[in-house]
Amino acid sequence: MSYVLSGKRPLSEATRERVRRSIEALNYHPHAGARALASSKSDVLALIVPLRGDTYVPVMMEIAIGVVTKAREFGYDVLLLTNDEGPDGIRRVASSSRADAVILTDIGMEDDRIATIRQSGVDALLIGVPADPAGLDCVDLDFAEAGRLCVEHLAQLGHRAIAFIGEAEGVYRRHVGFAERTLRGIRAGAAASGVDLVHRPCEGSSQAAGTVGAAGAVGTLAGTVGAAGTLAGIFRERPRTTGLIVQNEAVIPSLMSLLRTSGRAVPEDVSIVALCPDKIAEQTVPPLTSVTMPATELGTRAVELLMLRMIGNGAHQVRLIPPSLTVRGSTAAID
Amino acid sequence: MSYVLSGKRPLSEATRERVRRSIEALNYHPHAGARALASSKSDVLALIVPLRGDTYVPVMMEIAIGVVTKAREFGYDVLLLTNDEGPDGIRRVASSSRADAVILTDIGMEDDRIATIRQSGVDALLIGVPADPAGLDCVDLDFAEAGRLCVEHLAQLGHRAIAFIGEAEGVYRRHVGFAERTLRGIRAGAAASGVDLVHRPCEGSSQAAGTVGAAGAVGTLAGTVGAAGTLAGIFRERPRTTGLIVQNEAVIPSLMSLLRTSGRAVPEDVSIVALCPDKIAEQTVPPLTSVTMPATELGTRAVELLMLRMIGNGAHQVRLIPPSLTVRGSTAAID
DNA sequence: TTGTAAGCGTTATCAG
DNA sequence: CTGATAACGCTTACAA
Repeated sequence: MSYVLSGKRPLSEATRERVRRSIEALNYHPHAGARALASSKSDVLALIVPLRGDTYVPVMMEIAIGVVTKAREFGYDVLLLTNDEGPDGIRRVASSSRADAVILTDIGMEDDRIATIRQSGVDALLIGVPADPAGLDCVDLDFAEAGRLCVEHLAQLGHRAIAFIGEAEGVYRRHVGFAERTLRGIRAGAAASGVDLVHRPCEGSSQAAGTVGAAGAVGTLAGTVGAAGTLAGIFRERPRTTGLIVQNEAVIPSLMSLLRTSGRAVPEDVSIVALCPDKIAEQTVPPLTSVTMPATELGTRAVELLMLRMIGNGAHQVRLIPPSLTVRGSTAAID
Repeated sequence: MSYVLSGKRPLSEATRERVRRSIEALNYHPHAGARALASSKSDVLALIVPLRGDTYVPVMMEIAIGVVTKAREFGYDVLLLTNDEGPDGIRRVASSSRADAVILTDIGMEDDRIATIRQSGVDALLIGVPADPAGLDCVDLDFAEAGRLCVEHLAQLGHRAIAFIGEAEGVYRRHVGFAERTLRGIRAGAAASGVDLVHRPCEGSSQAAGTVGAAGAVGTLAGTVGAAGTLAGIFRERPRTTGLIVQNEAVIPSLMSLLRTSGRAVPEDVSIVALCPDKIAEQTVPPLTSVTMPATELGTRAVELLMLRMIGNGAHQVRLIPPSLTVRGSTAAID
C-alpha cells in the first residue's frame, strides 16, 4: 500500500510508526501527478483574473491573496489564469483535469464564460453576479446596497445635489455586474431620498486622467473623459453639487488634487464618499468616508463556498456581503 | 500509442488524419496528471508572491500578469503561492512535482529561500537580486542606476538639497534587495554630484500615512513615520530642500496633498521625481517625472530566462534592466 | 487490521 | 514508419 493512507482506513499504531520512519528515511514525497491520475482529483483550483487595465488592480490582488490563503487551508493549490484565454481557458484546465474547479472574477451581466461552465459542468464559483445566476454559485459585495448607503449618508447630511463618478466607460459598455448594480443602487437611493443625481463615467487611466495645470489637451481617448474633465463638467452643469460618490479608486488622488486646485475644500465645500478598500480611503488627506470593498473576504468566501459545492452541498446560492459605511473626514453636513 | 505524439516522431499523413478524427469523435483531452506522471514534467511554473502589505501591490500584480501571459506562450501554467509558506512552499511544489520550476519575488539580500533552492536543486528564477547571486538566475530593474538617475536629473536642474523618501522602515529592516540598492545608487549619485542628501523611510500604510488636517495624532505604529511626519521632518531639518525622490508609491497622493497644503508648489518650489510604474506617475496632478518600474517586463523576462535555464542553458546570470527616466511635470530648474 | 493487485492515462521503448 | 507493451507512482477495491 502506498503507505500514507492518511486515515483512509483503520491502522495500527505499530505500522503507522513503521511507515512514518520509512517516509522519513526515504525522504518520500507523493507525486502530485500520479496522485491526480489515480484519484482523479488534482487538488488545484483555477483562479481567473482579468488582465485588462480598467479594473482596479489592488482589489484583484487582494482577492487572489485571499483565495490562495484559504485554498491552502483546504489543501488546495491555486492556478492563476488570465482572462485572455476566455472560455477556452476554463475548458482547458477543466478537461485536462489540471484543476478541479474554477473561480471567476470580473463577471459581466451576460458573461460568455457562463455557458462554458454550464456545458462542461465544472465546479465553479463566480466572484460577481451575472444577470441570471440560476444554477451558479456567486459571492459579491452587495453593490446595490452599497450604492444606496452612499447616497443615504450624503442625503442625511443635507446634500441635495450629488454626482456619481463611476468606473471607466468601457466597464459599463461591457456590462460588468458590479458597476451596473452600484449605479442602480445609487439611483434607487437618490429617488428614495429625493436628491438630485448625475452619473458620470470616468477614465482612471493615465492620459485621460488630469491635465489641468499641465500643458496639453484634456482627454486623449476619443469620447472618454478623465478626472479633470469629469469634475469640470459636473460643476459646470450643476454648480450646486455638494456631494460626490466615487467608485473608480484610481481617480481619487487626482480628484482630491483637482478639488483643491479649484478652490473647493473637502469636506467644507464638497463631501466625498468613496467605494473602495479601506487602505485607499485611509491614505488620502483628509481620509475618505467610504463603503469598504472587502476584497480579501471575497476571496476567502469564494473558496469556502466552492469547497461546500465540491463536497456536494446541494443548493446553488448567491451570497451577497452586506456593505458597511465608515465615516471619515471627507463628509460633513451642509451648513 | 496515446496518439497525439505531436511530432515526437515521424508520422504518415494517413494515420495523422485517422488520429485527428478519433480525437474529435471521442472528445479526447489529455490528462495533465497522467502526462506529468509519465513524462515527469508538470508544465507548471510556481510564482511566489509576498502577502505582506508593505510591498506595493500593483507592481506585484503586473509581474504576475506578465509571468502568466508569457508562461502560456511556452505552454506552461502558473501556480500562485504566497510567501507565508516560506521555504516549505518551494519544497512542497518541487518535491511533489507539482511545478517544474519556481519564480521568486520580494528577494531579500540574505533570503532564506535561497538555501532551499540550492539544496533542492529546483530550477528557479529570482525577480530581485540577493547579496550573493552566485549560481542563481535573477532579473531586476537596475535600481542602483535608477537611483543615480533620479539624483542626476535633480542635480542637473540645479537642486542642491535633496531628500529621498523611501520605503517603509520594515522593508529596510528586512534588507530587501531593491530598496537597499536604490538607496546605494542615490547616495552614490549624491556624492558624485555633490548634492546634499537625506534619506527618510516612510510608511505607506494607512494609519501612519497622513493626519494633517484631520483630528488625531500622527503615526500610529510606534517608531514609524507617515507621509505627514516625514515631510514635516524633512523641511524642519533642512528648510532648503528643493528636491524630493520618492520610492514608496503608496504615499505619493498624500505627499502631493501635503505639499499643496503647506503652500509649496510643484514644481515651482519643490521638484519631485518618483520611482514607480508609469501609470501612477501619469495619474497625479501634475504628472510626475519618474523612473519607470517595468513590472510586466520583469515578469516576462523572468519566464524567458527560466525557459532558457530549463532547456539547459549553461551559465547563470543576473539580468539587470536599464532604467529610463521620463521627464513630466513635477520637476523644474531651480532659478 | 493488513497485504496484493488492478487500474488511472500518458510517454517511451522495443520490436516489427 | 507503426503497433504493442512496459513503466510512471499512486489510490482503491478485494482478499486474507
